Parts: sequence; C-alpha cells; structure tokens
Amino acid sequence: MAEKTKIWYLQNFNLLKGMDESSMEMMDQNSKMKKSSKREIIYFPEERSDTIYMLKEGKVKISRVSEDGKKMTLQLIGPGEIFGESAILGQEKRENIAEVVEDAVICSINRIMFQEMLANNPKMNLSINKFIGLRIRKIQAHVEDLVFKDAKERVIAFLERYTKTFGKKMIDGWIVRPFLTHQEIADLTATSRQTVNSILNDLVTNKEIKYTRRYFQVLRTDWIQ
Amino acid sequence: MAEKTKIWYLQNFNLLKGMDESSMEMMDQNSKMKKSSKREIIYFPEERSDTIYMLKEGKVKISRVSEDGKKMTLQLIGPGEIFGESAILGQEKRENIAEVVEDAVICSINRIMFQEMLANNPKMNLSINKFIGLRIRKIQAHVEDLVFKDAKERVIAFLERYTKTFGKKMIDGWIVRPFLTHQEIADLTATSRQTVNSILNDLVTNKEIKYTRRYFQVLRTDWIQ
DNA sequence: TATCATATGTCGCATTAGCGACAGTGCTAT
DNA sequence: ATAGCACTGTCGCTAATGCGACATATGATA
Repeated sequence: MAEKTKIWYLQNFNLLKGMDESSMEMMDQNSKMKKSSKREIIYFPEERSDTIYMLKEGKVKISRVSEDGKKMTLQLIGPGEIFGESAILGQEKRENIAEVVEDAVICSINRIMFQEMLANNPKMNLSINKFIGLRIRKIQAHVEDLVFKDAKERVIAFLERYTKTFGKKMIDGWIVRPFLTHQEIADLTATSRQTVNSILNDLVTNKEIKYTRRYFQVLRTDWIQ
Repeated sequence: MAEKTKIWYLQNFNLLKGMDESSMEMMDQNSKMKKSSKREIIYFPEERSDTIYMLKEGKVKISRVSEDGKKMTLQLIGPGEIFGESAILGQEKRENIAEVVEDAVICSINRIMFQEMLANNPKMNLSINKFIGLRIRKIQAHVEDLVFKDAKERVIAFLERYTKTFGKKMIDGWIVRPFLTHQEIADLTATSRQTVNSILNDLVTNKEIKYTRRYFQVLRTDWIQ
C-alpha cells in the first residue's frame, strides 16, 4: 500500500467535502496526523475533552467500564468517521475510552480550531449536524435493541450492521475480515461469551454464516441485499 | 395561575438567553404557542421532521413502539426543555412518538427559521450544542443502565433522576406530584409492572420512600442532597 | 355518594441467559 | 518445530424476571 499524505486524507474525508480552500489549508496546518497501532488508547475517561479525531484508516473501539469493572462497547468507528465529538458538544471530560483495535491512521484537531472552521463553513456545519443526528439515532437503536431484542436477536442484528459497515460483497455473499472474538461480540451486544458462542454455532449449523478467526462470511442473502 | 404571554415564555426560556433583540422578535413572530392537554400527540413516527418544540409548561413523553407492539419510553421532557430536535439533526422523519402526559404549553417553530436564528446567534448555537451533548449523554446513560444495572437498580436510579428533575425539596424530603403509575415506571425502566410493584413496596417497607397515586416522597436523605 | 374503570398487590410457573469450570483447539513467537 | 497462551466449545446450575391470572383497592365522575 502506497503511503498517503495528510492532505490526501483530508480531501477524501466525508465530513470535509464542501469546505472552502482556505479552511482546508487551515485544517491541514492545525491537524496532526498520527499512526497508532492496535491496543493504543486514544483517550481515557476523565481526560480533558478538547480534541476531535478523524479516523482515516483502521478501527477504533469506543467503550466504557462500570464502577464494578464490567466492560461495555458502545461502538466501533471505521474509516471516514469522526470520534471524540463530545469535545464540541460541551463536554468537559471524557466519559468513554477510545482504543485502537485495528492499526489506524488518525488526524486530530483542537476543539477551538474545529469550531472556528465550523463557523466559517455553513456546509460543514450542516454535515456535522447530520453526523451528530446519525450518532444519536445509532445510540437510540442500541437502547431499542437492549429493550426489545433477546440475546440471539441482538447478536444477529449486530452481525448485520457489522457486515454492512465493514464488509465487502463477494459473489458468494458478504465477507468481513478480520473477524472479532466471541468476547468482543459479547461486549458489543451485552451478552456473555458463552451465549455468543452457542448463537454463532447455531448459525453455522443452519448454514447462515461461516467464519474463522480471520474472516466472517454471510451465506444468507436475505440478511443484506 | 395568571396567564402568561408568549413573549414572557420566550424570554424565560433557557436556550434563548443571550439571543439578540431582533432575533427574539423573529422568534416571537415565527413561533406558535399552543396549549395541549393530556394524551394529545405532538408527533407520530413517520411524520415529517420539520418542527422544533419548546416546552414551557407540563410534561411530554418521548417513546417508541417496537414492531410487535411493545412500548418503551425514552424520556420525559419537562418545562424549559426543547424536543423534536432531530429536525435540525438531518432527520427526515420522526422515529419517536411525542405525547403530552401533563397539560402543556408548547411553542413550536419551523426548522428553517430555527436554523436561521442559530446562524445569527453564535451564543445560541453554543447552547444548542451543549443541549445536544447533554441529550447524547442521557441516552448513553440509559444504555449503561440497561447493560450494567438490574431491574431494582434501574428503577431506583430512575426515581432519583425523576425526583431531582421534577421534584421540590421540602423539610421532610423531596416531593414530586403527581406521581406515575407502576406501568409508566415500567415503560421507563424496561421492566414489568409487577416487578416495579414489588420494588416500590420493598422501598416503602424499608422506609426509603412513601407514595400514593398523587404524590411521591423520598425519605432517605442520602438519595438526593 | 355510588359506580366502575383503572391501578395495585400477590402467586407461581416458565424462560432466559449469566457464570464457573474445564477440555479441546489453533495462533504466534521464539 | 514446539511451547504457551488465548480463544472456542460444552455442560449444568442458578438467579433474575417476565407473564398470566385473579383478587383487591382507589379515585374520578356522574
């Protein structure tokens, strides 16, 4: 894979389309690009919430830990998405953990800078609002899943979303790679490792999916068009 | 209770503090004030999402219904709060139901108008962002409760929040009136009516709370300072 | 104040899913 | 190549809680 420059990434970033040239230059000057590898933590709870991140490549996991140490994953961030947006939403301190789960390229920019650019780019303001709206709907969908769906339905709904977001369509169905561990899926769907195990095995038995630790494949065509 | 004018309400509305005079006038001209009584529906799912509402008095319930007809209450809106904000967050259609649960006075304003005012009032833009951030945190807290807390903890956490938001401090503890039915609490905490019943009775037995259908009182002082 | 719809109280059964335990398997790094 | 570790597979027990059923209580309203 050829090395890509920061400006290339910026120009191809969803949210920045429609930004005027001078602002793009400003963004280039004021943002830092950094490679981060798996397991690196981007921010911790209680840290000052003053930076916005744009994920160019890789995956980042947003999670939180309860008082008694139980873990819950809120969402997986993929290429082209921003995270840490609480910085522009009046939040003083981080409440979540952001951890790199697949080697990533991340641009970061100071909150104040970002807000200045927002003020100068009505179009960008609009896309940010859309993005925030989308995020809210995702979290609400999460609540809905937790309330209305049982463990099996939650896992299946997650697999669908995961495949749709990160997978590729092949002749013989959708494929995602790499796949997640059962524990990771459990954290994402608020179930236990053992339950995820038995659900996945059921799906394999019924020839709806196929997977190893390396890849995940959907066989049923009615899951995703 | 003396009748209050629309302009009085507008001037005393949290979000509109710091708005310049001409915009306030514009808001006055472009918003409609309306009284709505219990059980009235402000919007339904699938309706066009093009209006922002400001609740002046009363309570409004935001809820959604699953495919198989089960109900879940997402939140209760109180005086001074806005709702229907998805209109400015790029959402085409409503996904939730907004229903008046206590006789209300509501101002409504068109999305476009609202956005225009936002553009002219940086301060207001900031407060809106804060408000949206707060809303996101509330929904995330909801997710956290559903994942980490059991039924009893969820109900108690809800009662605390409810009392803190809508109650008044008296010599002998906090009081809220009117109170909710067990079914309403169940919908808010994702449990069953029967479970709420037994939890409330436990709390009464332990002299932590006291309630009738008319009012709810917290006896423990460590719940809320 | 009598009536009746609605809300509450209580039981017991059925179901879901968490959890510990432990065996088996497959990656990865030296 | 192989050792060691992390992941997967499986079992059985247990706790939580949903849900139907039905009796009782309450308060709104005519």
